[in-house]
Amino acid sequence: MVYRKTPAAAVRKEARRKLILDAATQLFGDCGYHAATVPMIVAEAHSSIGSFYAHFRNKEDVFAAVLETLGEKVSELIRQAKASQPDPLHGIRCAVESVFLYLAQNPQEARILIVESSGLTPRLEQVRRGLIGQHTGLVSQMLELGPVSCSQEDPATAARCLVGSVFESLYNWLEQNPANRPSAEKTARAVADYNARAIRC
Amino acid sequence: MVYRKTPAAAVRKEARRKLILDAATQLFGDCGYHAATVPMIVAEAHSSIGSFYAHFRNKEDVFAAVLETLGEKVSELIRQAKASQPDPLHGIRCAVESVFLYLAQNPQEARILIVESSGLTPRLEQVRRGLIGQHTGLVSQMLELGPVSCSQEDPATAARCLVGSVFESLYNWLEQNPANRPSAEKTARAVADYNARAIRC
Amino acid sequence: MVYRKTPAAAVRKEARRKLILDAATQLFGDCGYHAATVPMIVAEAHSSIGSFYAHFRNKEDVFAAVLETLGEKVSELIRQAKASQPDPLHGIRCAVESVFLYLAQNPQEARILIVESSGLTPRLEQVRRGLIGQHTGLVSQMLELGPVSCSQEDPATAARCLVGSVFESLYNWLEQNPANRPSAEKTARAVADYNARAIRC
Amino acid sequence: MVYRKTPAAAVRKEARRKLILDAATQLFGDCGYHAATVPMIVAEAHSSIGSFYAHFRNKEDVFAAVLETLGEKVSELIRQAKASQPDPLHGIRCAVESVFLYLAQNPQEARILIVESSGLTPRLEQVRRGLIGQHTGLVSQMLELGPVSCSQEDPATAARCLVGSVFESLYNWLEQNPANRPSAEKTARAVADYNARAIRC
DNA sequence: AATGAATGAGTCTTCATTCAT
DNA sequence: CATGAATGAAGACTCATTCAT
Repeated sequence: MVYRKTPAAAVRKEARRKLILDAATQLFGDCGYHAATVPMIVAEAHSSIGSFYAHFRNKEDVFAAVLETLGEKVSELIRQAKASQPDPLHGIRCAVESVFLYLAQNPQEARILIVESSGLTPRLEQVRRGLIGQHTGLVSQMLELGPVSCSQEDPATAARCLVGSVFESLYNWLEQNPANRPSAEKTARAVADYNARAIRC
Repeated sequence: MVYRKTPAAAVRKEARRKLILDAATQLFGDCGYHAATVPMIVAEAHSSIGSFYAHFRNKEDVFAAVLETLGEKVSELIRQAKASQPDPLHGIRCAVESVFLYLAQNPQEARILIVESSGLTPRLEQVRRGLIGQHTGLVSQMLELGPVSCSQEDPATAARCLVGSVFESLYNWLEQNPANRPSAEKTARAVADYNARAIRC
Repeated sequence: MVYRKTPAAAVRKEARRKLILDAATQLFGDCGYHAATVPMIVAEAHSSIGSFYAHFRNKEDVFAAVLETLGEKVSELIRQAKASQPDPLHGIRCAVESVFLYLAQNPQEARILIVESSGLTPRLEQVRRGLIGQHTGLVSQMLELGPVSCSQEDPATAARCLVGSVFESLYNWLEQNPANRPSAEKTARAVADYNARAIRC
Repeated sequence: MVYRKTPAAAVRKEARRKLILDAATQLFGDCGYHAATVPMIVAEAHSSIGSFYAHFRNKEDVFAAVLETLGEKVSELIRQAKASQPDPLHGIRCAVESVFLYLAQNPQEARILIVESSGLTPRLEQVRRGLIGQHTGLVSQMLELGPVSCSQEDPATAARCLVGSVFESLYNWLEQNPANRPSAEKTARAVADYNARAIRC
């Protein structure tokens, strides 16, 4: 007598997993990888340590999952920008601004992606590398597909510079006192301008 | 009843401090802040735990000292570039290349500055902020002093973008397999080109 | 999604806590606060370091718990003596003797209360103060409720003297060679006599 | 060629020893045995670690020396009281009051004698035992030499009770807020009264 | 499937003591 | 004889992970 897992159970399981993942995202963003403990995460998720280890192999594993989710969101933003703009130069501007604005509005996710994902275990370094690699890859594609005037000798390095400039300026923006920093939009535009000048012929 | 401290002893003490600092730099660069333990550092320095705590209040303290030393080295490189080139645009190119090349040749220091110094304690975050702030400040100065054609609407953001582009491309270069990555010089020049285009009007 | 905590688990948890508390009492009594280490205590309790810190915030915390338990036991003896004797003078004699005899039979607890609880951290000093204060308070009450012939000008100081005399004579008795010291009963009576003379009239 | 140590050198050496001893008394009184570190003591004494170990075998050794000095002071006060009063009952009252007042005015020494000297190493426990034994011995002598009306069945226990009552009431007095505690004289008299009633037939 | 009590390896840090200068 | 840099043993405490219920 083999019972098929009821779909309802699978849904519940997935829901619980998402609960933990969201709590982990929040805590990793607020406290960082080391300071966010498993008990803290499961308390935040109104779950239990046992559940945690039923859904994830270990702490490294959740962080990887969180990171991949974030990376995919950013990749999606870049893809949307690319699709919405026929002109690659505009596509890049649009990508820079939309990623900047999204992360500026989700500072915990920004911190995870920019600040907390470095200097961890080799496996997590690997995950981060893959992520950023995907982003730079997408940017590279836009650079290569651009008109002659935009084509770069070294699109990989250019894409890397672009990503670095977004991350560092975003990090700096997040660190500033919200009361008297420039608006996210203004800063996003300045960053987009900077990179547009760099990639225009 | 009161004896004068022998100068020789003070010299030896300072030498010992430097020994520990160097060992810490190496280990923080290789393993990161958390994985580098105090016993590992003192073993590497051929010193002892007691000595360690005679010279530094705690582990956070050595990391801060290491970080400040590195930050100062980089600041110095930027200042030299600035002084050696009458034209600010050339000064910036020169700064980008010399910092890139220096860190490319000292990968442990590079990792500490770029990868390992984020996401740590508030105090260390503060130290890092100060450091990078100094670098961007120096770059900002060059941008502001430049000819009209180079002047930026938002030099602070531009400087931040520049620093971010150097760090990210350097990080990427360091991660690549030494056997088949482009030469540091070539990549440094590409990064300098990218930023030169961005800041030239 | 929310499961009820099984009562059985709570019972086991409490039992484990008591195990650790008893082991701590024994070791603090034998070795003193500083010499009794956490590993020693958990070994004695057949438990683990992790369990220790699940039940108590830190070493200071167990000592406070031990101290409070002891203080309550002694308070209870005094209350019983008070309740069993209509005449306050007899109540005090009875209290002195029963406390003396109880502690003479539980030398580890006696050492903790008399010897080891002083000169520790501010918090523990506070706990001890509260404890002894409760004992002297109970004695004070008896003194104040006594017949005119017993009433003291300064019952608080009298109570303090009484407690001090019990502790010091008990400490001395415990230090003596068990082979040739007077019986606990005889000494307890002598101490009761001493204090009865002091508070009578 | 054997040189005799110059007397002047011996005097200087003794002076240095006393400097350290005084600093140790102060720090042990303020911080307790464990919290007062050797570096703290020598800093307070304007001396050096090396000197410390030239004069004392170890930390335990200084504490023993401090303790013996204090014990001797108290013994001397008791002897003086005894000598100044022909009537043993008056002698005891006088001893109680003068010891109480002396220690009330030297709270650091009081803390060392009453609070900090318990629960330490076996050797120091031994030293403390000897000290208090001397005090109770002197009191015992007075009790035994007293008129028939004062003679006790058990002078040793009576002496122990007396010493305990002085220490505990003193400890309590020291703990009280100086702003609104009774005067030392008043409390000393109350303690003397208490014990006088106890030893008068 | 969920729970959370139990585990203990691994870190940082303190401080008495030694000894070369 | 004074000095204080150097030593390292020893202890408190954290937290990821396991597993019995």
